[in-house]
Amino acid sequence: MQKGNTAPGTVFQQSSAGAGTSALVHKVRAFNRFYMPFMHLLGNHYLGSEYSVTEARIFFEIYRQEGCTAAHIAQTMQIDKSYLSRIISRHEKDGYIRRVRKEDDGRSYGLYLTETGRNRAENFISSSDAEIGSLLSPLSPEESAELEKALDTVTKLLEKAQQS
Amino acid sequence: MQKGNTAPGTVFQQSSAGAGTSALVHKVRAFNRFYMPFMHLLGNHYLGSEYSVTEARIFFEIYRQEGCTAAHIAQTMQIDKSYLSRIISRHEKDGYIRRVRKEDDGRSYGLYLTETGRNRAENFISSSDAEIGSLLSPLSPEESAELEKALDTVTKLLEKAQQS
DNA sequence: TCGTATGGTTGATTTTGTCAACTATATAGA
DNA sequence: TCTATATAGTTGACAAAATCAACCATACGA
Repeated sequence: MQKGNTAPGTVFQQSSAGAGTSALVHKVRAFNRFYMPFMHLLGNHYLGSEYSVTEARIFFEIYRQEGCTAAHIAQTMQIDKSYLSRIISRHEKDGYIRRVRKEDDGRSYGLYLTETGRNRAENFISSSDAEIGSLLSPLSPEESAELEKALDTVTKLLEKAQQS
Repeated sequence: MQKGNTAPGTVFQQSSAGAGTSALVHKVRAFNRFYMPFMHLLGNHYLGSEYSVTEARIFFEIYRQEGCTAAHIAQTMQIDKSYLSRIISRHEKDGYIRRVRKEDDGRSYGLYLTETGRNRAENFISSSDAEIGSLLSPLSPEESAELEKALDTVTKLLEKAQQS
C-alpha cells in the first residue's frame, strides 16, 4: 500500500443498525458479504495459479494498456513502487514481459507482454470465464437476462454517484 | 489458503470474447472490475486500520457467532489453522477475545469478544457504514430505491443459482 | 484399549509488502 | 548555464502475512 491510499473495508461486518444509518448502506454491506465469496473474490491467489492476486493484476494492467509505465501501474493499483519494481523484474526474468526505454523520457520504461505473457494472461481470462460461467450455469435464459439488467442498473447508478 | 480451496479470480482481466463465452459472463467480469475498486474492496488493510483484512474478518466472524471454534473459522474462511491460531493468540493477548474451553470437547475452545473487542468491531462497522454512505450520498431517494431493488435482484438470482 | 481422526499449537520457512536511501534523468527558474 | 527540485525506478534492510510439516492432547469408533 502507498500513502494516499484509502484502505478496503465494507465487507464482512455485521450490521450495527445505528439510528442514522440508512437501509441502503446496510443492504450494500450485506450484498458485499454475499457477493465476494460467491464470486471467489477473496484470498490471495489468483484462480488456482501460482500467482498472487497482485502479480496477476499487474499482468492484466499491462495486457490492457501495453506500453504503460511502472509509475502508472503503481498509481492505479496503489502499490509500493519498490515492490512493483521487483515483481516486474521477476516477470521479465521469467520471460513474460519486456521493458522498452522511453525515447522521450530516459527515466521510464514502456511495459509490454511477450507472446508467452499474453498467452498466460489469456489463459487466466479463459479460466475466469469458465469459473463464472459455471457459477451462473443454473440460471435460465430469462433469469440471465434479469441478472444482466440488474447489474447494468447497479453499474449505471454507481457510476453516476461517482461522477457527482 | 487451505487445500480444497477455490482461489479467487474473476476480476481485472479484459475480455477475451471467445466465441462460446456468453455475454452475461463478460458482463459479470466487467461488473466485478468496476465494483471492487469502487467499494474499496481491494488491498490488504481493513479500512484505515492497522489490521489486515484477514485479521478483521476473524473479528467479525466471532462477532456474528460468539462461541464459535477456531476450526469453524478456519473452515469458513479457508485459512490455515496454524496461521489462525497465531492471530487468535495475538487478539487474545491484546485483550480483544476470550477463549473458553468447551465442556463437551476438551480439544476446542469457544471464542468470544471481550467488551473491548466488541467495541473495536463496532467501530469498524461504523467506519464502513460511513464510507459506503459517503460513496452513495450523491444518489437521490429514487435512485437509492432503484439501487436497493437491483441489489436484491442480483442477490436473489445468485442465491438461486447457488442452490441449484 | 488400540487405531485413527480432530482441534489446536509450535518451529521453520517462504512469500508478500513496507520503508528509506539511492541513482539517473527531467524540468523549471535565476 | 547552473542550480534546485521533482520524478522513475532500483536496492537493501526489514516487517508482516502466509504456508508446511511435525507435534500434543483429546475424542471416538471398532
